[in-house]
Amino acid sequence: MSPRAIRLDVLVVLLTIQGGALKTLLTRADDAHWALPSGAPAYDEPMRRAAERVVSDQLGARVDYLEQLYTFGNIVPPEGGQRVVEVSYYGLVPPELVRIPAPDGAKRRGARELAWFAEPDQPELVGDHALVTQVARRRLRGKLAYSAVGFELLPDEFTLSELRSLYEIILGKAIDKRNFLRKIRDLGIVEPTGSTRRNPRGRHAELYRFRPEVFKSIAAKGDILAF
Amino acid sequence: MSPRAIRLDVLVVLLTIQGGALKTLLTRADDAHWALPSGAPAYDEPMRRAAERVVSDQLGARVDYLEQLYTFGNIVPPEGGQRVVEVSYYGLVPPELVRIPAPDGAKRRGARELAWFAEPDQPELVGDHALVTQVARRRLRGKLAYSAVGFELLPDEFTLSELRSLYEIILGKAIDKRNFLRKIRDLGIVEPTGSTRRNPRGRHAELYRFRPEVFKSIAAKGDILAF
DNA sequence: GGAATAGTGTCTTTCAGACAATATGTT
DNA sequence: AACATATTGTCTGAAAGACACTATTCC
Repeated sequence: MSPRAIRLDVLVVLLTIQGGALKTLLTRADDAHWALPSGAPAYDEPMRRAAERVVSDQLGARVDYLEQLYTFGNIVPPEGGQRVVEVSYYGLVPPELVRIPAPDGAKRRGARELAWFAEPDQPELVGDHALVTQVARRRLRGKLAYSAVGFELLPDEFTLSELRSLYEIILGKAIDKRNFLRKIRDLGIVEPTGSTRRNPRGRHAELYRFRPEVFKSIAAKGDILAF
Repeated sequence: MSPRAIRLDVLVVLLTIQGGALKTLLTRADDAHWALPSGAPAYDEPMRRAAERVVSDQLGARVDYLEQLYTFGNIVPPEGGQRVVEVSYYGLVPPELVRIPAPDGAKRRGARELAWFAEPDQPELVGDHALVTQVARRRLRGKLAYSAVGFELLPDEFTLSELRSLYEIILGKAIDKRNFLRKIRDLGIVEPTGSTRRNPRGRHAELYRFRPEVFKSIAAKGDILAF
């Protein structure tokens, strides 16, 4: 291969909420390192589709929310190495897809070990992957205030406690219950489904669903979900 | 060249304020089309540096603000074409650098015709470049509320009318003078230089300069420059 | 004096923040 | 009854929005 050849690679940072923490999906690279799921786009395959394929190969499921994050164009050392262009995407998956290993294990190509890691427990990552996960978490935090990304991390039906907990986890601070509910209700972006979630200990919680139309109609007004 | 070869290209969307409009720098591609300034990174050259080089080749000056925008990975038709990975950047230039052609014309490589275009006057662009300029304008509008990008489009010393006009142009709506000034002053992010700008007709205006330190100390608080 | 641009203050409404008690379900 | 979780309302301070007149300079 000529020294000027370029390798194109797609990286995916999958994020989910699990056990009260925001976690990232990693695959084992070697004894000491883990890595973000990645893959090379097939000939003629759009990069976004390659990212979707990486996700479904690993999780055995499709991801609803997937967005391009940043492109890194490092030259592999030593000098004279190949240039690797890494186009990173980040995706959000609701808790029901978090089962690891993937349900249909046979689908996974390159069957390496897979696990979800919270930030403080994260092992050492190869290359610049640690940086990429930082950028993804920052981006999610930033979008929380002016977009509906938060709802992508919840199942279709959720309780308002779950919603608030999600904001607390991602923003890393406590939010007053009453002020949070007032704002969500005043905005009208959720509606009750009528059913409740049984609670093993304590009062049952009303279930709600997100109303994308309402959100869209008011989304232009800046940080409507700022807490 | 093998059909699987990848071509890497860096695109730059340069934006400036001129004549009461937000304008984009374009170069003539052929009789009917214009294009964004672009270039291929040299062997071993980081992509960002390639973007800076594209700017200085065209403008004969360095740009202070340059940020990666989005990466497009289209396959050139017809089928079987080469994949072109276009990494786009957007840059903001203050009005004193807007002179076209560049002061030292000799520096420009590939001496094609250059011009600044406001959105409504924009000619037809090659490939997906029209989309890229849209994304850049949207990004700028989005960042206006929570970052100091606005000041990158002004000279070091500016009047508060110029600052307000800039926000009005980019946001596309009128802003009340008094409310605008109250907010800017209360934030303390500008300081008077002591001198004034002579006005050919009408009262002279006080000149101000931006205070980055003050901005940084309050920047975490969300949309502090929302109007 | 007229025309052009710069600069200034108040009132009202809306939104954010602080704060605690009651209701419903399980064991 | 004890415990756990869900749900609800008020007060206060800060910021946003609406609104009109005076000041300076040039001709």
